[in-house]
Amino acid sequence: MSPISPDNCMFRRRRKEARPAELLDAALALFVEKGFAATRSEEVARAAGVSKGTLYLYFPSKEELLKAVIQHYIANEITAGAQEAASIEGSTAEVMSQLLVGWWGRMYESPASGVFKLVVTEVRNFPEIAQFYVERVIEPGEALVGDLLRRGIERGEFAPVDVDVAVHTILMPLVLLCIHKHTLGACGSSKNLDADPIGFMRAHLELVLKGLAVRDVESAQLGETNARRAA
Amino acid sequence: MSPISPDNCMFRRRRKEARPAELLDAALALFVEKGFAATRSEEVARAAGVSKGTLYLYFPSKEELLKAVIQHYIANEITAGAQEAASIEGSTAEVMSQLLVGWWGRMYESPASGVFKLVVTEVRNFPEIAQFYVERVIEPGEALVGDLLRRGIERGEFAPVDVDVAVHTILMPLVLLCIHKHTLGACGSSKNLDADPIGFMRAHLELVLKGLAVRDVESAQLGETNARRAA
Amino acid sequence: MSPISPDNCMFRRRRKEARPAELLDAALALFVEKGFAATRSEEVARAAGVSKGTLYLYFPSKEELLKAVIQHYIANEITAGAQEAASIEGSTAEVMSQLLVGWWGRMYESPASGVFKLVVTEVRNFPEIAQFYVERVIEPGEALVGDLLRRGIERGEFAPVDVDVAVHTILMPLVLLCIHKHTLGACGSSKNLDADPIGFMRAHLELVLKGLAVRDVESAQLGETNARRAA
Amino acid sequence: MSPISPDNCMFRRRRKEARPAELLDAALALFVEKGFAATRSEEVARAAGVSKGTLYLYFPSKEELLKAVIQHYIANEITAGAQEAASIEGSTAEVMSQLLVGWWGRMYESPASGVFKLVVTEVRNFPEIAQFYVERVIEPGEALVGDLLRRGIERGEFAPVDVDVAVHTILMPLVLLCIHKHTLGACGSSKNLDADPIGFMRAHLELVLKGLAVRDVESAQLGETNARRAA
DNA sequence: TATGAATGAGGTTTCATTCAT
DNA sequence: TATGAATGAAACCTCATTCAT
Repeated sequence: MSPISPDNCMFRRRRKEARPAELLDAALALFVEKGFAATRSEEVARAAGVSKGTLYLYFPSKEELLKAVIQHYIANEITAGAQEAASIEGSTAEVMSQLLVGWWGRMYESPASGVFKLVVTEVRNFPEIAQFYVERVIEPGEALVGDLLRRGIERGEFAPVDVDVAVHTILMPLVLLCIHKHTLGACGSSKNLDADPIGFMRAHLELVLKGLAVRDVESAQLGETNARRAA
Repeated sequence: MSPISPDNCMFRRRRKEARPAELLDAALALFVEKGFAATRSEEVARAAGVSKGTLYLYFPSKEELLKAVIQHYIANEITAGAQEAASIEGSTAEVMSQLLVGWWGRMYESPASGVFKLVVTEVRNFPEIAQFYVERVIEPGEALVGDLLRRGIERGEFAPVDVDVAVHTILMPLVLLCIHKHTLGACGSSKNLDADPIGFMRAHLELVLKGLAVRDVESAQLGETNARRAA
Repeated sequence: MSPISPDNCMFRRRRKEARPAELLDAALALFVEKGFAATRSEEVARAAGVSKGTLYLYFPSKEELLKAVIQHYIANEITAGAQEAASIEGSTAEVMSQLLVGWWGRMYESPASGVFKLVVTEVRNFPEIAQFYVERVIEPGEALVGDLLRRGIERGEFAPVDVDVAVHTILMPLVLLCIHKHTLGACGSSKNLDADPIGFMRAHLELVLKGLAVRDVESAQLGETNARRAA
Repeated sequence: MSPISPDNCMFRRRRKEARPAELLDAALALFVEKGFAATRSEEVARAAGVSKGTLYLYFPSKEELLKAVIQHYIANEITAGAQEAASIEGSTAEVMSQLLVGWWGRMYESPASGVFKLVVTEVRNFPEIAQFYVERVIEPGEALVGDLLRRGIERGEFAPVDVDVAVHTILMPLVLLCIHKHTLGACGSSKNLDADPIGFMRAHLELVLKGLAVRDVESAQLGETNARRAA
């Protein structure tokens, strides 16, 4: 009835290309908010501005939509940023701080942070998620921080601690912060955590780095010893 | 006139009294494994060795069963142990270590540890859970560790760090360890975390306590300064 | 544990014999109030002061209980009174009035009046009820009033109307009055009907009898004619 | 671009628009036949030629379906016809006769007559029904007949009877006739009532109107007296 | 007899998915 | 492509009935 102008065509094509992303955005938000099982697929469609049937033109089932959501946000928002962060200059402690506060802070603020809750919630019902999450998030994340720690120890900047333990001491609070944001934090139980998450990250890292720091005079000797051990 | 022997009476009564606990055990296991929505109420009943209808003699709805599960395990297994742990002797670091490694370690091993996953998974759908969890777990837990930290700082054992941050740096990995056990840990992705959780707790605490420790000579002065500040 | 005194024995025996009647009372009240399907058999038992199981010692099923209720009240309260009323003296109009206002009025006030609603409600689900109701209520009731009408017509007291129609014109409002009492009348919609049902019965009969009455002078002739016709 | 022909569109739309009425028809028939509680919602759907789920696209619950049935048939079949009947010419007795025999007779023949049984059966479980029934059926019905009676009395056509009583004497048999049709009448107990309901209505009205008629000579005087009283 | 814990068939309602338009 | 009406499997919950005590 309305004459199809080129503009409309382009608009429609652009919409059409944007559809999957809009559906993924809607799905992430709803799956994180209500859980996968409690979210009706029609809700996802409506939130993305399309009808029930259209959802199934892009994703063959609700389950596949869930997997696509997790893979999409892990690939695009969560791990993608880490690479760029790997080329930071400065002392190991400074690099660590910039890496985590910068990269993780951006992720915390984005809806992608909900993926951590989503994985916790759904991984036992869809174990394929586990593999992807481990390969794409856990292993690279631990490698990134672990390598930095090992570098610091080699250079005598850090004491020769158990790297695996330190990696977890550093990262677990950051992961739980993301989970908290989408669970208790979304229930009105406002703690200082929600008020200043970046401040918490910085202070948390500072505390752990202090535990990692070598003591005054020992520094020089330790550096050598550590480097020798590592070899 | 009535041939009811005491044994029979007791048998029946004992079953009736044991039922709620049996149902709660079954429900905890299944809700943690599959999530609340994906667990059929008949599954819970069968796992407890009774029929569908019997479940509803003890709990008025699946939703009330969920709340009862969370309240039961928080009241009985999670917070209950903390009191006994509060009377440990020794240096603040030793008390902290015994408290967390002992109490939390036992809880980690018990099925009750699944409650942490359950709260993460369901709190947004049942916000009443949030209040109970905050009142019974978060606030007492943070108070317990926070008081110990303040005591250590006052006595000059610890450096004058931000107590709120330190509390989270200490506890969050322990909480996430419990969540991990029932998510990725239950999907066959066996990492060293699952292999020796108590070992991890000990090493994690050691690392953080090192960050908290005052340096050699400063010790005496700092102790005084901290005590003065606290006053 | 308590020594069984003769009194207790008698008390118990008396209770035992009263049980069926108590159960029928409770069942009538609840079936009329909520309908057969919507009344739980446990409710009936509790209202009669016994437990669920005991009900089944006296009635083999809920359905048999319904039939017993209808048969019991029809036999005892509804049709029983009609016989005694059949020996009233006076003009046919006076007999009719005493019969209906007296007998029906007592029935209206008793819980047995609920049976009319019960029959309306349940007869299509349990067609055996129909047979009993027709045999024990409709046919005797119509015969009673019909015979009176025929007697009045023979004697020249009433005009030679269609007896079947007049029977219904007389009785139907009385039946519907009983039904009304247990339907709209029990919903707070208080009309003058509920306020003075006996008054309504009396006025209603008066109106119909006026329609039946022969006009002044015609009276004598008509009496003869009618008697001849009837023969 | 879209090959949707108007016919197809219309077919779909026509089905969708017809569905509620088809479901209401089916629901009325089944609720009247078996009672609300004893009718499974799937039976209603099947009787309307759709599946269980489709019923819930049009009515949010079985209870709402019941209310919709009652409101629909009261609004459309029962009270609607009364207006047209209100413009009949002739003596008050003739108007009354045409009104009731015509309008009520049509209603008696239609399935809508089942609503009277339905209201009796369900009003105590769903008291909202009472209000609607009183407002839409009882009050207008009584007003209609009551006004006619008052007109007849004023004009000296009728004796100055108690109008409320006469209204009930006239209407109650008609209501009970409808109820009878769907209760005993549907159980094979065929009485002359079912054989010729219109004939019964006519004869019943004739009898009551005879009771209302003023006697020969009194007529003129009474007319004046009544008119004066009414003023 | 009397009890009430236990059962499981059966009913209501939801929702992922399909398909005619 | 896009829609949304329709489906029916599956989940929650109820309650008549049984039976061990």
